[in-house]
Amino acid sequence: MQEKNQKVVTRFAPSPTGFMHIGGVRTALFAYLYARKNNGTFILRIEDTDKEREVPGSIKHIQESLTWLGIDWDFGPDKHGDFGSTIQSERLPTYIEYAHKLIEKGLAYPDPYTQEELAEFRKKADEEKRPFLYRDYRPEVFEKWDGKKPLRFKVPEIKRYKWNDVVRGELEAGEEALDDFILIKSDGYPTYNFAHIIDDLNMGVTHIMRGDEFISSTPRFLSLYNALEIEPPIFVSLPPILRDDRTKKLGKRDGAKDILEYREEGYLPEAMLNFLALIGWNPGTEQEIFTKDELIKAFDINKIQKAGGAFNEEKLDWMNKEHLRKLPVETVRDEISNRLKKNPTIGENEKLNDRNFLAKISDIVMDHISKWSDIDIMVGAGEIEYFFESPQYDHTLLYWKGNEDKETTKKHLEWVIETLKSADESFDSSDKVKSLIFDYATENGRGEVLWPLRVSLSGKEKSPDPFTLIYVLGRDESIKRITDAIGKLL
RNA sequence: GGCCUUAUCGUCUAACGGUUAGGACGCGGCCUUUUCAAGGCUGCAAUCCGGGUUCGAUUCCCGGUAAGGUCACCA
Repeated sequence: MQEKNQKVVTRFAPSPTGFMHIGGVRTALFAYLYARKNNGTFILRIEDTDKEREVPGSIKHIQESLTWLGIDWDFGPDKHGDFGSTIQSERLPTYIEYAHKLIEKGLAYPDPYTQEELAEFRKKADEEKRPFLYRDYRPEVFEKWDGKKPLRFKVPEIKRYKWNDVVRGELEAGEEALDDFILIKSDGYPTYNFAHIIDDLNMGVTHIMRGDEFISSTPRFLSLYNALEIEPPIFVSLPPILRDDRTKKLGKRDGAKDILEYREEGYLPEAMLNFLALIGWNPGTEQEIFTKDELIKAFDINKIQKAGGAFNEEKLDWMNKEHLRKLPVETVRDEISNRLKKNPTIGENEKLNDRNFLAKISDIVMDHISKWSDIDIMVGAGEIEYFFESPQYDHTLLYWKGNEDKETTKKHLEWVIETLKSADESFDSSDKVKSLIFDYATENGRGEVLWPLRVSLSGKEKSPDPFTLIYVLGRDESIKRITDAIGKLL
């Protein structure tokens, strides 16, 4: 097995076939955490050997996604190593070189069949309800490879393979899993099966972290490691992230979102990392909220889960809220201010340029959101507008419990106005007015006094308490609104 | 169909033969200066089924069942 003192090298090796989603990020995260935990190296390798499926811009997108999340790499598309490029399409000569080594050993040969012929073989196997094995059709005599035909690996030995997986323990698989798979495609590009083994060798990868869908093909990899006389790295098979209903693996076809959409929605990268780390892994303690550095410190591959876990957005929201609360106040104010300024309904309001005002409402807003985009939802629901403009509402809302007692309601509101008027200008920084009003409310019925007062200020059935509203609106605006409310009672 | 893997509250998970099966999200209730939010307290809720091994199984073994993966010139 591996040398004890060998430096840990892990890699994340996506194919540039589109955006990154939750599953890919989680795989990247585990490989990253393990490398950082061990002061090792983390490589971002681009497996772009399928030119048909490649989506332009994917590489940039992947880098942008990882960067947003704070997952930094030591070697990647923008930084070559001693081993050369981390982009597979730029490493073609290496694969060909290894292919020739195998040919020399008599362990690789060109595939003489056409796609149609292979399809026939497969169809036949399917009809006979048995798995298709190419090696049953392996040619007796190998032609010389011209680089035009696909090059296949000749499995040297059909046997059961046993191996160890850090997560799954002892694994083994039968002869059915072994076959003469393709090493180099007819377009000259290597397959994943071949390329990743060569790259991992050349890049010194010590631990392969990847989804458990590769477990079934591990015997094939093992036979190739054998043929090339390579010591296999350590396998760490990660459990799948399931769809919310747990019916299947979360995939792009099942609505798995582009990770950058979470950025647009206003989730914090650290919350995403925290949340994803806890699907398929646990720290062994009851701590749930982690910063990135705390995750690195706590990460332990021996605590990776075997079973798949569902992605639950409600818990993500909760977790994001927890992280939101740890943000410095200035950051929060800036973000809230930016969001509000972009909002079509109140974005133009000049109060948004008032730092003092923003400071006041940001505390309120923070108590109501779990992610930044919730601010827009609050505005849409009319939960913020009344801080900016006098509210429109029906006078019946002013009565506590629908009790249409105009005289009493009016009396209470007038009392509050008088109290506010008697307060000095800097009243909103003291608790004096608050306690006066509160004492009055205690004597005269809290609901009877506080409900109409609050409605007169916000015009809403639900809103922050009247003292907070007075604090934000200021004395004069409050008096004006309460006066308006009294007007409505007539 | 062959091969492989997995299985604890609705969800994320802890417990690596002995616990009243723990925590968290969500949900319900109560409290806190009316309503909402936040906060505090609290409640409901799980070992897939059947056999073994054992004084004792969530835990070990076997068999079912269910789910997932894989059998590509995709990764």
